[in-house]
Amino acid sequence: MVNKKSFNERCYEVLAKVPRGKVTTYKEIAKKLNSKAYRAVGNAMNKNPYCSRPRTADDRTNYCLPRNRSAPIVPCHRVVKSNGEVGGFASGTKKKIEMLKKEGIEINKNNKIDLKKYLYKF
DNA sequence: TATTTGACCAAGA
DNA sequence: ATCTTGGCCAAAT
Repeated sequence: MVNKKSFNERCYEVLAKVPRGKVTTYKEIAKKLNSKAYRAVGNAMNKNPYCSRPRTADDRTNYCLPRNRSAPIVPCHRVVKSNGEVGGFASGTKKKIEMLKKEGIEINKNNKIDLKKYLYKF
């Protein structure tokens, strides 16, 4: 079998490459996977087990997470909408905005991010 | 197997 | 700049 990984897992792998201070979009991730499933990318983020620390023992087993990890493994707060709006977040959009600001990403008066400036190119 | 559910997108009004 | 509409597609139900 060439591709054992689920769509969701592939999303996480792609996202893990986005560095601090940059963002990507749901659509960009889908594109990277040769897919148009941008909505499905959002679903994947909503569930993702990598966001902070593993929630369960199964998370470690299934995804081979390191033991003493407290920093985010996959930066799911760096995924925004294609039109520059911040988009959703499991623990609240507000939280997401705070995290982004902490990384130096500006949010303009229309609650948007300048993608020309901050979008990470794969 | 079939339907529903989204952290979405793009074009139009 | 806002809002609506139809479309998209993997996963969950």
